[in-house]
Amino acid sequence: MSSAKMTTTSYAVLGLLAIKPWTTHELVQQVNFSLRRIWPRAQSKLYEEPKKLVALGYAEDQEEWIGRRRRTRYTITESGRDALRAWLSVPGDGPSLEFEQLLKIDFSDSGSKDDILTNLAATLEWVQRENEENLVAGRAYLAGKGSFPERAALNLIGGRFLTDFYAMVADWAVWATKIVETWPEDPRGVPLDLAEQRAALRVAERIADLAAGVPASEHDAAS
Amino acid sequence: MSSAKMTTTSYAVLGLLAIKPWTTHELVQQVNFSLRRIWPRAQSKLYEEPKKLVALGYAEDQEEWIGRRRRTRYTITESGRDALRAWLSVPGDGPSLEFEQLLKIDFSDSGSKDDILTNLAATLEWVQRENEENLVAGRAYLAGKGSFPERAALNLIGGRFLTDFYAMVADWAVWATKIVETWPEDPRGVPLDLAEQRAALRVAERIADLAAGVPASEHDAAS
DNA sequence: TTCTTCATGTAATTAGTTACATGATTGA
DNA sequence: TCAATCATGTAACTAATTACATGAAGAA
Repeated sequence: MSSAKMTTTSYAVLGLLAIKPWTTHELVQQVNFSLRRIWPRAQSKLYEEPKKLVALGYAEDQEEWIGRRRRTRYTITESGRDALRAWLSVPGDGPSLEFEQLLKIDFSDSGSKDDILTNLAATLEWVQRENEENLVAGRAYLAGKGSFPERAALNLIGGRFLTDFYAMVADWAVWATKIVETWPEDPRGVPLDLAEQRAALRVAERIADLAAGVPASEHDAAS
Repeated sequence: MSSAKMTTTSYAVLGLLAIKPWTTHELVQQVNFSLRRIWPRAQSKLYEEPKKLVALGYAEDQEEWIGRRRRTRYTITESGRDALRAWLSVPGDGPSLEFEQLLKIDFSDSGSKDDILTNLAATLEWVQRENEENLVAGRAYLAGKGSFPERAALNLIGGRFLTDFYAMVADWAVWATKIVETWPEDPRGVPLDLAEQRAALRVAERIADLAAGVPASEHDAAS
Protein backbone atom coordinates (compact mmCIF):
# COMPACT_ATOMS: atom_id res chain seq x y z
CA MET A 1 0.00 0.00 0.00
CA SER A 2 1.96 2.98 -1.21
CA SER A 3 0.77 6.50 -0.59
CA ALA A 4 0.29 7.27 -4.29
CA LYS A 5 -2.80 9.38 -4.80
CA MET A 6 -5.74 8.31 -6.94
CA THR A 7 -6.60 10.85 -9.62
CA THR A 8 -9.64 10.87 -11.86
CA THR A 9 -7.44 9.24 -14.50
CA SER A 10 -6.60 6.44 -12.06
CA TYR A 11 -10.30 5.83 -11.50
CA ALA A 12 -10.94 5.92 -15.22
CA VAL A 13 -8.50 3.03 -15.66
CA LEU A 14 -9.93 1.28 -12.61
CA GLY A 15 -13.38 1.64 -14.13
CA LEU A 16 -12.21 -0.09 -17.29
CA LEU A 17 -10.66 -2.89 -15.26
CA ALA A 18 -14.02 -3.37 -13.56
CA ILE A 19 -15.48 -4.37 -16.94
CA LYS A 20 -12.86 -7.02 -17.62
CA PRO A 21 -9.12 -7.66 -17.32
CA TRP A 22 -7.04 -5.95 -20.00
CA THR A 23 -3.47 -5.89 -21.15
CA THR A 24 -1.98 -2.43 -21.32
CA HIS A 25 -2.21 -2.45 -25.08
CA GLU A 26 -5.90 -3.33 -24.97
CA LEU A 27 -6.42 -0.49 -22.52
CA VAL A 28 -4.76 1.91 -24.95
CA GLN A 29 -6.95 0.65 -27.80
CA GLN A 30 -10.13 0.96 -25.76
CA VAL A 31 -9.28 4.49 -24.63
CA ASN A 32 -8.45 5.54 -28.18
CA PHE A 33 -11.69 4.05 -29.35
CA SER A 34 -14.05 5.58 -26.86
CA LEU A 35 -12.90 6.84 -23.49
CA ARG A 36 -10.69 9.56 -24.92
CA ARG A 37 -13.83 11.44 -25.98
CA ILE A 38 -14.70 12.25 -22.39
CA TRP A 39 -11.33 11.70 -20.70
CA PRO A 40 -8.45 12.11 -23.15
CA ARG A 41 -5.06 10.89 -21.94
CA ALA A 42 -1.76 10.00 -23.59
CA GLN A 43 -0.76 6.40 -24.07
CA SER A 44 2.16 6.63 -21.66
CA LYS A 45 -0.23 7.53 -18.87
CA LEU A 46 -2.13 4.31 -19.52
CA TYR A 47 1.06 2.33 -19.02
CA GLU A 48 1.70 4.15 -15.77
CA GLU A 49 -1.65 4.14 -14.00
CA PRO A 50 -2.18 0.38 -13.74
CA LYS A 51 1.14 0.08 -11.90
CA LYS A 52 -0.17 2.53 -9.36
CA LEU A 53 -3.38 0.54 -9.00
CA VAL A 54 -1.31 -2.57 -8.29
CA ALA A 55 0.76 -0.69 -5.72
CA LEU A 56 -2.46 0.35 -4.00
CA GLY A 57 -3.84 -3.18 -4.04
CA TYR A 58 -6.65 -2.23 -6.41
CA ALA A 59 -5.44 -4.48 -9.22
CA GLU A 60 -3.24 -7.49 -9.82
CA ASP A 61 -0.79 -7.92 -12.65
CA GLN A 62 -0.09 -11.17 -14.44
CA GLU A 63 2.81 -11.59 -16.77
CA GLU A 64 2.09 -13.23 -20.08
CA TRP A 65 4.62 -14.25 -22.69
CA ILE A 66 4.08 -13.90 -26.39
CA GLY A 67 7.11 -15.64 -27.82
CA ARG A 68 10.03 -13.86 -26.22
CA ARG A 69 7.94 -10.87 -25.43
CA ARG A 70 6.46 -10.01 -22.06
CA ARG A 71 3.15 -8.29 -21.59
CA THR A 72 1.10 -7.49 -18.54
CA ARG A 73 -2.55 -8.17 -17.94
CA TYR A 74 -4.29 -6.33 -15.13
CA THR A 75 -7.24 -7.62 -13.10
CA ILE A 76 -9.24 -5.62 -10.59
CA THR A 77 -9.34 -6.79 -6.96
CA GLU A 78 -12.24 -6.71 -4.53
CA SER A 79 -10.58 -3.78 -2.79
CA GLY A 80 -10.40 -2.11 -6.19
CA ARG A 81 -14.13 -2.62 -6.72
CA ASP A 82 -14.81 -1.09 -3.30
CA ALA A 83 -12.69 1.95 -4.13
CA LEU A 84 -14.45 2.37 -7.45
CA ARG A 85 -17.88 2.11 -5.87
CA ALA A 86 -16.96 4.75 -3.31
CA TRP A 87 -15.70 7.08 -6.03
CA LEU A 88 -18.80 6.60 -8.17
CA SER A 89 -21.08 7.74 -5.37
CA VAL A 90 -19.40 11.15 -5.05
CA PRO A 91 -20.71 13.59 -7.69
CA GLY A 92 -17.99 14.47 -10.20
CA ASP A 93 -17.00 17.72 -11.90
CA GLY A 94 -18.99 19.26 -14.70
CA PRO A 95 -17.75 19.22 -18.28
CA SER A 96 -14.59 21.13 -19.04
CA LEU A 97 -13.95 22.29 -22.55
CA GLU A 98 -10.85 23.35 -24.46
CA PHE A 99 -11.56 24.71 -27.89
CA GLU A 100 -8.61 26.24 -29.69
CA GLN A 101 -10.49 26.88 -32.93
CA LEU A 102 -13.06 28.97 -31.11
CA LEU A 103 -10.25 30.78 -29.30
CA LYS A 104 -8.85 31.83 -32.67
CA ILE A 105 -12.26 32.84 -33.94
CA ASP A 106 -12.80 34.88 -30.81
CA PHE A 107 -9.59 36.84 -31.44
CA SER A 108 -10.20 37.27 -35.14
CA ASP A 109 -10.67 41.00 -34.86
CA SER A 110 -6.88 40.86 -34.90
CA GLY A 111 -7.03 38.67 -37.98
CA SER A 112 -9.27 38.26 -40.98
CA LYS A 113 -12.66 36.97 -42.00
CA ASP A 114 -10.81 34.13 -43.72
CA ASP A 115 -9.25 33.04 -40.44
CA ILE A 116 -12.74 32.60 -39.05
CA LEU A 117 -14.03 30.65 -42.02
CA THR A 118 -10.95 28.44 -42.08
CA ASN A 119 -11.35 27.56 -38.44
CA LEU A 120 -15.08 26.89 -38.83
CA ALA A 121 -14.31 24.55 -41.73
CA ALA A 122 -11.73 22.79 -39.55
CA THR A 123 -14.37 22.40 -36.86
CA LEU A 124 -16.75 20.76 -39.32
CA GLU A 125 -14.05 18.37 -40.44
CA TRP A 126 -13.33 17.52 -36.85
CA VAL A 127 -16.98 16.71 -36.19
CA GLN A 128 -17.20 14.49 -39.22
CA ARG A 129 -14.10 12.55 -38.20
CA GLU A 130 -15.25 12.09 -34.62
CA ASN A 131 -18.81 11.25 -35.58
CA GLU A 132 -17.66 8.46 -37.87
CA GLU A 133 -16.78 6.03 -35.06
CA ASN A 134 -19.96 7.02 -33.27
CA LEU A 135 -21.99 5.95 -36.26
CA VAL A 136 -20.19 2.63 -36.53
CA ALA A 137 -20.73 1.86 -32.84
CA GLY A 138 -24.39 2.92 -32.98
CA ARG A 139 -25.13 0.74 -35.97
CA ALA A 140 -23.35 -2.20 -34.36
CA TYR A 141 -25.57 -1.98 -31.29
CA LEU A 142 -28.71 -1.82 -33.40
CA ALA A 143 -27.53 -4.93 -35.21
CA GLY A 144 -27.05 -6.59 -31.82
CA LYS A 145 -23.31 -6.72 -32.41
CA GLY A 146 -22.05 -4.00 -30.10
CA SER A 147 -19.19 -4.72 -27.73
CA PHE A 148 -20.15 -5.41 -24.11
CA PRO A 149 -23.87 -5.94 -24.86
CA GLU A 150 -24.61 -6.03 -21.13
CA ARG A 151 -23.52 -2.40 -21.08
CA ALA A 152 -25.65 -1.37 -24.07
CA ALA A 153 -28.26 0.62 -22.14
CA LEU A 154 -25.58 2.46 -20.17
CA ASN A 155 -23.63 3.09 -23.34
CA LEU A 156 -26.63 4.68 -24.97
CA ILE A 157 -26.70 7.34 -22.25
CA GLY A 158 -23.10 8.34 -22.85
CA GLY A 159 -23.27 7.77 -26.58
CA ARG A 160 -26.23 10.05 -26.91
CA PHE A 161 -24.32 12.80 -25.13
CA LEU A 162 -21.52 12.59 -27.65
CA THR A 163 -23.86 12.44 -30.62
CA ASP A 164 -25.75 15.46 -29.35
CA PHE A 165 -22.49 17.26 -28.78
CA TYR A 166 -21.29 16.59 -32.31
CA ALA A 167 -24.68 17.65 -33.70
CA MET A 168 -24.57 20.85 -31.70
CA VAL A 169 -21.04 21.68 -32.84
CA ALA A 170 -21.87 20.94 -36.48
CA ASP A 171 -25.07 22.99 -36.43
CA TRP A 172 -23.26 25.86 -34.77
CA ALA A 173 -20.42 25.78 -37.31
CA VAL A 174 -22.87 25.82 -40.22
CA TRP A 175 -24.83 28.67 -38.66
CA ALA A 176 -21.67 30.68 -37.90
CA THR A 177 -20.31 30.14 -41.40
CA LYS A 178 -23.48 31.52 -42.95
CA ILE A 179 -23.34 34.59 -40.78
CA VAL A 180 -19.66 35.32 -41.18
CA GLU A 181 -19.86 34.92 -44.95
CA THR A 182 -21.99 38.06 -45.04
CA TRP A 183 -19.27 40.00 -43.21
CA PRO A 184 -16.72 42.32 -44.82
CA GLU A 185 -13.08 41.22 -45.05
CA ASP A 186 -12.16 43.05 -41.88
CA PRO A 187 -14.24 41.63 -39.01
CA ARG A 188 -13.75 44.72 -36.87
CA GLY A 189 -16.77 46.82 -36.10
CA VAL A 190 -19.34 44.56 -37.74
CA PRO A 191 -22.70 45.68 -36.35
CA LEU A 192 -24.44 43.31 -33.94
CA ASP A 193 -27.28 41.29 -35.48
CA LEU A 194 -29.99 42.04 -32.95
CA ALA A 195 -32.34 39.31 -34.14
CA GLU A 196 -29.61 36.71 -33.65
CA GLN A 197 -28.65 38.13 -30.29
CA ARG A 198 -32.29 37.88 -29.21
CA ALA A 199 -32.50 34.30 -30.47
CA ALA A 200 -29.42 33.35 -28.44
CA LEU A 201 -30.87 35.01 -25.37
CA ARG A 202 -34.10 33.05 -25.70
CA VAL A 203 -32.15 29.79 -25.71
CA ALA A 204 -30.25 30.86 -22.59
CA GLU A 205 -33.51 31.78 -20.89
CA ARG A 206 -35.06 28.44 -21.73
CA ILE A 207 -32.10 26.66 -20.07
CA ALA A 208 -32.45 28.76 -16.95
CA ASP A 209 -36.12 27.80 -16.73
CA LEU A 210 -35.44 24.16 -17.53
CA ALA A 211 -32.76 23.82 -14.91
CA ALA A 212 -35.00 25.61 -12.42
CA GLY A 213 -37.77 23.12 -13.15
CA VAL A 214 -40.13 25.52 -14.90
CA PRO A 215 -42.20 23.58 -17.47
CA ALA A 216 -41.80 24.80 -21.04
CA SER A 217 -45.48 25.68 -21.26
CA GLU A 218 -45.31 28.19 -18.40
CA HIS A 219 -42.42 29.93 -20.02
CA ASP A 220 -44.25 30.12 -23.33
CA ALA A 221 -47.26 31.61 -21.60
CA ALA A 222 -45.13 34.20 -19.86
CA SER A 223 -43.33 35.39 -22.94
CA MET B 1 14.47 37.24 -27.47
CA SER B 2 14.61 34.17 -25.26
CA SER B 3 13.90 30.75 -26.67
CA ALA B 4 10.77 30.26 -24.56
CA LYS B 5 8.12 28.51 -26.60
CA MET B 6 4.69 29.98 -27.29
CA THR B 7 1.89 27.66 -26.24
CA THR B 8 -1.80 28.06 -26.99
CA THR B 9 -2.12 29.56 -23.54
CA SER B 10 0.52 32.15 -24.42
CA TYR B 11 -1.46 33.12 -27.51
CA ALA B 12 -4.66 33.25 -25.47
CA VAL B 13 -3.05 35.89 -23.26
CA LEU B 14 -1.57 37.65 -26.27
CA GLY B 15 -5.03 37.73 -27.83
CA LEU B 16 -6.41 39.45 -24.76
CA LEU B 17 -3.60 41.99 -24.85
CA ALA B 18 -4.52 42.72 -28.47
CA ILE B 19 -7.88 44.02 -27.22
CA LYS B 20 -6.36 46.42 -24.71
CA PRO B 21 -3.59 46.66 -22.12
CA TRP B 22 -4.37 44.88 -18.87
CA THR B 23 -2.86 44.50 -15.44
CA THR B 24 -2.36 40.91 -14.38
CA HIS B 25 -5.28 41.14 -12.03
CA GLU B 26 -7.56 42.37 -14.80
CA LEU B 27 -6.41 39.48 -16.97
CA VAL B 28 -7.34 37.04 -14.22
CA GLN B 29 -10.78 38.65 -13.89
CA GLN B 30 -11.41 38.56 -17.61
CA VAL B 31 -10.37 34.93 -17.90
CA ASN B 32 -12.56 33.96 -14.95
CA PHE B 33 -15.44 35.83 -16.49
CA SER B 34 -15.31 34.45 -19.97
CA LEU B 35 -12.18 32.94 -21.45
CA ARG B 36 -12.05 30.05 -18.98
CA ARG B 37 -15.12 28.55 -20.67
CA ILE B 38 -13.12 27.67 -23.76
CA TRP B 39 -9.58 27.81 -22.39
CA PRO B 40 -9.53 27.21 -18.63
CA ARG B 41 -6.24 28.02 -16.86
CA ALA B 42 -5.20 28.64 -13.28
CA GLN B 43 -4.51 32.12 -12.04
CA SER B 44 -0.81 31.50 -11.50
CA LYS B 45 -0.42 30.72 -15.19
CA LEU B 46 -1.82 34.15 -16.00
CA TYR B 47 0.87 35.75 -13.88
CA GLU B 48 3.51 33.75 -15.68
CA GLU B 49 2.59 34.01 -19.35
CA PRO B 50 2.84 37.80 -19.75
CA LYS B 51 6.44 37.68 -18.51
CA LYS B 52 7.18 35.25 -21.30
CA LEU B 53 5.52 37.55 -23.82
CA VAL B 54 7.74 40.39 -22.62
CA ALA B 55 10.85 38.20 -22.92
CA LEU B 56 9.85 37.42 -26.51
CA GLY B 57 9.27 41.06 -27.33
CA TYR B 58 5.56 40.52 -27.85
CA ALA B 59 4.51 42.75 -24.97
CA GLU B 60 5.83 45.54 -22.80
CA ASP B 61 5.41 45.84 -19.07
CA GLN B 62 4.89 49.09 -17.22
CA GLU B 63 5.15 49.32 -13.47
CA GLU B 64 2.37 51.16 -11.71
CA TRP B 65 2.24 52.04 -8.05
CA ILE B 66 -0.90 51.89 -5.95
CA GLY B 67 0.29 53.37 -2.69
CA ARG B 68 3.25 51.26 -1.70
CA ARG B 69 2.12 48.46 -3.93
CA ARG B 70 3.49 47.60 -7.33
CA ARG B 71 1.47 46.21 -10.14
CA THR B 72 2.27 45.48 -13.73
CA ARG B 73 0.38 46.52 -16.81
CA TYR B 74 1.10 44.74 -20.08
CA THR B 75 0.78 46.23 -23.55
CA ILE B 76 1.08 44.33 -26.81
CA THR B 77 3.83 45.36 -29.26
CA GLU B 78 3.70 45.46 -33.05
CA SER B 79 5.79 42.31 -33.12
CA GLY B 80 3.22 40.76 -30.79
CA ARG B 81 0.40 41.68 -33.16
CA ASP B 82 2.32 40.08 -36.02
CA ALA B 83 2.82 36.88 -34.05
CA LEU B 84 -0.87 36.79 -33.13
CA ARG B 85 -1.96 37.33 -36.73
CA ALA B 86 0.28 34.50 -37.89
CA TRP B 87 -1.13 32.17 -35.24
CA LEU B 88 -4.73 33.07 -36.09
CA SER B 89 -4.28 32.04 -39.69
CA VAL B 90 -3.27 28.47 -38.81
CA PRO B 91 -6.36 26.31 -38.12
CA GLY B 92 -6.52 25.27 -34.47
CA ASP B 93 -7.43 22.02 -32.75
CA GLY B 94 -11.01 20.82 -32.42
CA PRO B 95 -12.84 20.89 -29.09
CA SER B 96 -11.49 18.69 -26.32
CA LEU B 97 -13.81 17.64 -23.55
CA GLU B 98 -13.25 16.35 -20.04
CA PHE B 99 -16.41 15.24 -18.33
CA GLU B 100 -15.95 13.49 -15.02
CA GLN B 101 -19.66 13.21 -14.26
CA LEU B 102 -20.24 11.30 -17.47
CA LEU B 103 -17.22 9.14 -16.70
CA LYS B 104 -18.90 8.11 -13.44
CA ILE B 105 -22.20 7.51 -15.17
CA ASP B 106 -20.45 5.38 -17.75
CA PHE B 107 -18.99 3.13 -15.04
CA SER B 108 -22.18 2.95 -13.04
CA ASP B 109 -22.66 -0.73 -13.75
CA SER B 110 -20.15 -0.97 -10.91
CA GLY B 111 -22.30 1.38 -8.86
CA SER B 112 -25.98 2.14 -8.47
CA LYS B 113 -28.86 3.81 -10.24
CA ASP B 114 -28.62 6.51 -7.58
CA ASP B 115 -25.04 7.28 -8.58
CA ILE B 116 -26.27 8.03 -12.07
CA LEU B 117 -29.14 10.22 -10.95
CA THR B 118 -26.90 12.12 -8.53
CA ASN B 119 -24.38 12.85 -11.24
CA LEU B 120 -27.07 13.94 -13.70
CA ALA B 121 -28.46 16.29 -11.07
CA ALA B 122 -24.97 17.69 -10.54
CA THR B 123 -24.68 18.24 -14.28
CA LEU B 124 -27.91 20.22 -14.33
CA GLU B 125 -26.69 22.36 -11.45
CA TRP B 126 -23.45 22.97 -13.29
CA VAL B 127 -25.33 24.13 -16.39
CA GLN B 128 -27.50 26.48 -14.41
CA ARG B 129 -24.48 28.04 -12.74
CA GLU B 130 -22.53 28.45 -15.98
CA ASN B 131 -25.51 29.71 -17.92
CA GLU B 132 -26.16 32.44 -15.40
CA GLU B 133 -23.26 34.66 -16.53
CA ASN B 134 -24.12 33.93 -20.13
CA LEU B 135 -27.59 35.32 -19.56
CA VAL B 136 -26.24 38.44 -17.91
CA ALA B 137 -23.81 39.10 -20.74
CA GLY B 138 -26.43 38.43 -23.42
CA ARG B 139 -28.92 40.81 -21.83
CA ALA B 140 -26.24 43.46 -21.48
CA TYR B 141 -25.45 43.34 -25.19
CA LEU B 142 -29.13 43.61 -26.10
CA ALA B 143 -29.38 46.65 -23.88
CA GLY B 144 -26.36 48.09 -25.72
CA LYS B 145 -24.32 47.85 -22.53
CA GLY B 146 -22.02 44.95 -23.30
CA SER B 147 -18.29 45.27 -22.74
CA PHE B 148 -16.19 45.87 -25.84
CA PRO B 149 -19.17 46.81 -28.06
CA GLU B 150 -16.88 46.80 -31.12
CA ARG B 151 -16.52 43.08 -30.50
CA ALA B 152 -20.25 42.42 -30.13
CA ALA B 153 -20.76 40.62 -33.44
CA LEU B 154 -17.70 38.42 -32.86
CA ASN B 155 -18.82 37.75 -29.32
CA LEU B 156 -22.19 36.56 -30.52
CA ILE B 157 -20.49 33.78 -32.51
CA GLY B 158 -18.65 32.46 -29.48
CA GLY B 159 -21.48 33.23 -27.08
CA ARG B 160 -23.91 31.25 -29.18
CA PHE B 161 -21.60 28.25 -29.08
CA LEU B 162 -21.60 28.30 -25.30
CA THR B 163 -25.33 28.82 -25.04
CA ASP B 164 -25.98 25.95 -27.42
CA PHE B 165 -23.56 23.78 -25.48
CA TYR B 166 -25.31 24.51 -22.19
CA ALA B 167 -28.69 23.85 -23.82
CA MET B 168 -27.48 20.56 -25.23
CA VAL B 169 -26.07 19.44 -21.90
CA ALA B 170 -29.23 20.42 -20.03
CA ASP B 171 -31.54 18.71 -22.52
CA TRP B 172 -29.39 15.60 -22.43
CA ALA B 173 -29.38 15.50 -18.62
CA VAL B 174 -33.17 15.85 -18.47
CA TRP B 175 -33.60 13.14 -21.11
CA ALA B 176 -31.16 10.80 -19.37
CA THR B 177 -32.80 11.35 -15.99
CA LYS B 178 -36.20 10.38 -17.33
CA ILE B 179 -34.82 7.20 -18.85
CA VAL B 180 -32.73 6.14 -15.89
CA GLU B 181 -35.62 6.74 -13.50
CA THR B 182 -37.43 3.83 -15.14
CA TRP B 183 -34.45 1.53 -14.47
CA PRO B 184 -34.19 -0.96 -11.60
CA GLU B 185 -31.84 -0.23 -8.69
CA ASP B 186 -29.05 -2.28 -10.24
CA PRO B 187 -28.16 -0.79 -13.64
CA ARG B 188 -26.57 -4.02 -14.87
CA GLY B 189 -28.23 -5.84 -17.70
CA VAL B 190 -30.90 -3.24 -18.38
CA PRO B 191 -32.23 -4.05 -21.87
CA LEU B 192 -31.36 -1.64 -24.66
CA ASP B 193 -34.16 0.73 -25.63
CA LEU B 194 -34.17 0.15 -29.36
CA ALA B 195 -36.34 3.15 -30.17
CA GLU B 196 -33.89 5.43 -28.36
CA GLN B 197 -30.93 3.76 -29.98
CA ARG B 198 -32.51 4.34 -33.37
CA ALA B 199 -33.22 7.98 -32.53
CA ALA B 200 -29.57 8.51 -31.57
CA LEU B 201 -28.43 6.88 -34.78
CA ARG B 202 -30.63 9.17 -36.84
CA VAL B 203 -29.00 12.20 -35.25
CA ALA B 204 -25.54 10.80 -35.99
CA GLU B 205 -26.54 10.16 -39.59
CA ARG B 206 -27.84 13.67 -40.00
CA ILE B 207 -24.46 15.05 -38.85
CA ALA B 208 -22.60 12.86 -41.31
CA ASP B 209 -24.77 14.18 -44.13
CA LEU B 210 -24.54 17.75 -42.91
CA ALA B 211 -20.78 17.72 -42.69
CA ALA B 212 -20.63 16.05 -46.10
CA GLY B 213 -22.73 18.85 -47.52
CA VAL B 214 -25.87 16.81 -48.20
CA PRO B 215 -28.91 19.09 -47.93
CA ALA B 216 -31.44 18.04 -45.30
CA SER B 217 -34.14 17.55 -47.90
CA GLU B 218 -32.19 14.90 -49.79
CA HIS B 219 -31.65 12.95 -46.63
CA ASP B 220 -35.35 13.14 -45.79
CA ALA B 221 -36.21 11.89 -49.24
CA ALA B 222 -33.75 9.01 -48.93
CA SER B 223 -35.04 7.81 -45.56
C1' DT C 1 -8.67 48.56 15.13
C1' DT C 2 -9.16 44.30 13.75
C1' DC C 3 -11.00 41.13 10.43
C1' DT C 4 -11.99 40.00 5.89
C1' DT C 5 -11.44 40.31 1.24
C1' DC C 6 -8.90 41.95 -2.64
C1' DA C 7 -4.63 41.91 -5.03
C1' DT C 8 0.07 40.38 -6.51
C1' DG C 9 2.89 37.42 -6.75
C1' DT C 10 6.35 32.97 -5.85
C1' DA C 11 7.42 28.14 -4.70
C1' DA C 12 6.68 23.40 -4.67
C1' DT C 13 4.66 19.76 -6.74
C1' DT C 14 2.44 16.87 -10.14
C1' DA C 15 -0.12 15.29 -13.91
C1' DG C 16 0.55 14.74 -18.33
C1' DT C 17 2.88 14.83 -22.93
C1' DT C 18 6.48 14.06 -26.33
C1' DA C 19 10.17 11.59 -27.68
C1' DC C 20 12.80 7.68 -27.64
C1' DA C 21 14.11 2.60 -27.57
C1' DT C 22 13.48 -1.96 -28.74
C1' DG C 23 11.47 -6.50 -29.98
C1' DA C 24 7.94 -9.04 -32.68
C1' DT C 25 4.99 -9.70 -36.49
C1' DT C 26 3.26 -9.12 -41.09
C1' DG C 27 3.50 -8.64 -45.85
C1' DA C 28 5.64 -7.16 -50.19
C1' DT D 1 14.78 -10.36 -46.53
C1' DC D 2 13.71 -5.88 -45.83
C1' DA D 3 10.41 -2.40 -44.58
C1' DA D 4 6.51 -1.17 -42.21
C1' DT D 5 3.73 -1.48 -38.48
C1' DC D 6 2.27 -3.39 -34.12
C1' DA D 7 3.31 -3.77 -29.32
C1' DT D 8 5.49 -2.64 -24.82
C1' DG D 9 7.51 0.05 -22.43
C1' DT D 10 10.91 4.04 -20.22
C1' DA D 11 12.99 8.66 -19.91
C1' DA D 12 13.05 13.42 -20.26
C1' DC D 13 10.60 17.32 -20.12
C1' DT D 14 7.00 20.82 -19.38
C1' DA D 15 2.65 22.81 -18.82
C1' DA D 16 -0.24 23.47 -15.34
C1' DT D 17 -2.08 23.22 -10.62
C1' DT D 18 -2.13 23.79 -5.62
C1' DA D 19 -0.43 25.88 -1.82
C1' DC D 20 1.77 29.48 0.29
C1' DA D 21 3.20 34.40 1.47
C1' DT D 22 2.40 39.06 1.96
C1' DG D 23 0.61 43.86 1.48
C1' DA D 24 -3.33 47.01 0.89
C1' DA D 25 -8.18 48.42 1.17
C1' DG D 26 -12.66 48.25 2.93
C1' DA D 27 -16.10 46.90 6.38
C1' DA D 28 -17.77 46.26 11.03
